[in-house]
Amino acid sequence: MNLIEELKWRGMIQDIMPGTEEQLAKEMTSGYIGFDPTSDSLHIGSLVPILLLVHLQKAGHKPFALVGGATGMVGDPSGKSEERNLLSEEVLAHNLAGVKKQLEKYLNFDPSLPNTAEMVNNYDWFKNISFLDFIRDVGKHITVNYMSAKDSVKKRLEGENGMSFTEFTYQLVQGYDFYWLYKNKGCKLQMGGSDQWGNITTGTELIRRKAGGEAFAFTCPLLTKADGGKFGKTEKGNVWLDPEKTSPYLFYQFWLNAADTDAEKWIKIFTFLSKEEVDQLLQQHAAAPEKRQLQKTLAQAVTSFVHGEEGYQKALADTEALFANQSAPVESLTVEYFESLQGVTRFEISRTHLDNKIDVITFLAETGVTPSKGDARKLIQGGGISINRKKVEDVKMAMDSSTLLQGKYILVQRGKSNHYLVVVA
RNA sequence: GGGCAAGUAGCCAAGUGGCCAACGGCAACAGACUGUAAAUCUGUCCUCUUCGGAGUUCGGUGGUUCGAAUCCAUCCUUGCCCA
Repeated sequence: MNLIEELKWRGMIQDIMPGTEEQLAKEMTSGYIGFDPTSDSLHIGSLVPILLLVHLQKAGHKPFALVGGATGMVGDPSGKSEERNLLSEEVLAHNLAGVKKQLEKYLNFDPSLPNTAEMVNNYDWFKNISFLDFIRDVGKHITVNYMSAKDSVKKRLEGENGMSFTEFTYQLVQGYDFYWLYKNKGCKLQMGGSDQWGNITTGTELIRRKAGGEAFAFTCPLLTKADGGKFGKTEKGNVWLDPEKTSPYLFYQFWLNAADTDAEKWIKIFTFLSKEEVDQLLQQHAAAPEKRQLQKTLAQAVTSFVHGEEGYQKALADTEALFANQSAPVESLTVEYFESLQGVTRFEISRTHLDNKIDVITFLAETGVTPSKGDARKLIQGGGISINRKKVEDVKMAMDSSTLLQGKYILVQRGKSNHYLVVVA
């Protein structure tokens, strides 16, 4: 299977420019993907483009990871119905550093490789271009008619919010990236999410008109969830790649909780399992879906890819500790058990507080498990709170030191799968 | 600069003087069912609450009125059209 066949099978190709497959078969090809520094960490939505680069490199081609120091200053209108706020330069610099650091983890930057990965920042070539240079050298090659025909622009022109000149220009800026990389790095391929198709084709167009060259591209479909929700969001917000922002445990849980239909797609996209292995897994899953072997394999693969084997082992240990022995008497839990719960959110409470007796509602609000007393009450009334694995039935339930396990811990559950550990400070 | 239209809770979107903390939908959270799924049904969903209530909202500011998201003035923002 060649790279394109492979990616097609994995469901990772949405649009592809004619001739791309031939180009990849012909020679070692350099390809790039841009990453926006909209935050100081990438989230799992960016994992797909990262994986495209990894696949590219595995297939013997040379990946470029571009961080958008320049494009980040403009703001990509693709998929946005409203004008975006500009990021300040400090925030941008901070985000850039964070994103760069993460990208470095996933590609092979070993300089001895002929197809070693390279990181570039488009600010490096934009910082010295003046506005007049740009509109004379670049803008002249592309008509406004062409630019306006792009979906990202058309939608905004038809929509209610209009579009600033700045965002309108975005595709030219990104298009110039491709041109620059083509000229200076011999880069002939751009990849990205399907929302990038318009920006990408402006790039290939620019290469054709300005350099008389031919460049190629393909995009991957944007991920959605079976229930229509946004991919990569949980009640706690984005699922980040940064373990400080999303603990490996929660990261693992995200994948483990994937709906069947999602998991069937994601296993191909987010793991490197072969077609045979995937087929076998899908069969197993169809035969015994309650074992959730599919989700477990998915979660295992992605977690160890992102957080390493160690991160995965910790996440798995926590998961087993929290979910496997639900019926075990809480008194049997050891100090080691509590201390080993790495990924679980911890809260503190002072001992004097407990000694004076405290009702559950105050307890939940003060520790921070719930944002307010009203919320605590509502959750309890709805049957959503368990303490030390026992559902709280009475809103007025009192708590004191005798509630503590091992003289120090209180295990709190909100709902079925949100665990918190309250520790006496 | 002129004319027209619009700005309501995370999003979409009703409401056009009191019955409005504001219909409905989406998203979200919790419960039941289950496989820590999906689908479905139920509850919650501005903030705080001693669950009786209390407080702050409908672009901003002033005003009319016993009473305004709803009327008036003015300003801001956005779109469309004209110059």
